Amino acid sequence: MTSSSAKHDVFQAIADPTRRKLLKLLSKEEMPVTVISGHFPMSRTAVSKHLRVLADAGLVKERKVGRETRYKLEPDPLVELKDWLQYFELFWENKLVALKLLVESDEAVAEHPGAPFGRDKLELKNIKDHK
Amino acid sequence: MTSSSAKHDVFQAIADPTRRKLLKLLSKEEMPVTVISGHFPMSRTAVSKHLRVLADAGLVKERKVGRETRYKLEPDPLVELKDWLQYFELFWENKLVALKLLVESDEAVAEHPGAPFGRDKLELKNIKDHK
DNA sequence: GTAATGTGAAACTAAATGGTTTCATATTTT
DNA sequence: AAAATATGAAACCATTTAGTTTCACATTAC
Repeated sequence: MTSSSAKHDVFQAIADPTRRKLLKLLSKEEMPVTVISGHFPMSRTAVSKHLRVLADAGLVKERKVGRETRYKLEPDPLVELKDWLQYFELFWENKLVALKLLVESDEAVAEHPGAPFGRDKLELKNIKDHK
Repeated sequence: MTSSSAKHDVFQAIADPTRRKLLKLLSKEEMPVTVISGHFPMSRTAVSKHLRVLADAGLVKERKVGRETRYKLEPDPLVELKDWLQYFELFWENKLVALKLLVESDEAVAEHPGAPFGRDKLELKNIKDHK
């Protein structure tokens, strides 16, 4: 029931740099197409098509206001990406754990916060410093 | 310097479902191409090309062993994805914060019970600001 | 009412993508 | 040495993608 059965999925939607820029832009505020396309070196129509792809993936919401259509970010579908990533977090954390085991005592490992995200480098540095 | 100057970037690499499946598969163990391609309904050559894209993005590492080339996951470049996502986490967390403010007191929120990601400090700061 | 504005749809194009089959090459195996 | 195996490179093809220009249609402004 995690939706995302549309014609475009999130992974595909964010594959394009222009679309990623669009998402950032629309995260700040709702904007009509003409204003949006002012931020890009391509035609308004091209931007419009990118917006359509994003809308298909559920990543933007459109609202008609008079003769203009305003778009804004809808971040929810990014959860799918997050979940996907989470699986791999496991792996790069295991690498870290292995490294820690090489460098530190059990104590250090016991301190492993179990926090899936966060800055790995910092975490590692913390451990080292902790010695 | 943080890599990702190759011909294929991470976002593009993970856009394809086959490649995502490849990453999962290669996360478990190192495998030679023929074995890998046994898991997919396409030709060995096609799989090989997907592997090339992944390698370009730095997401798999290849190692020659005798006449075979073994591939395995290299999760590091996914950090770029994680960082990109993190920006948007902010937004869906703010939505949560707004909801919390409707339902809960500041004290309760300070416990940040089910914070989706690790960015608790920011979240708390936002809440404080809102107070 | 007429002109101007904001937008999407359509038709088109060039390039990228995902796949195929065939071929060459290096390494084992016998 | 010859046969078998593992693989990548090349050439090719169909489809998708990212962009264009042109057109039609609402809505607002004059």
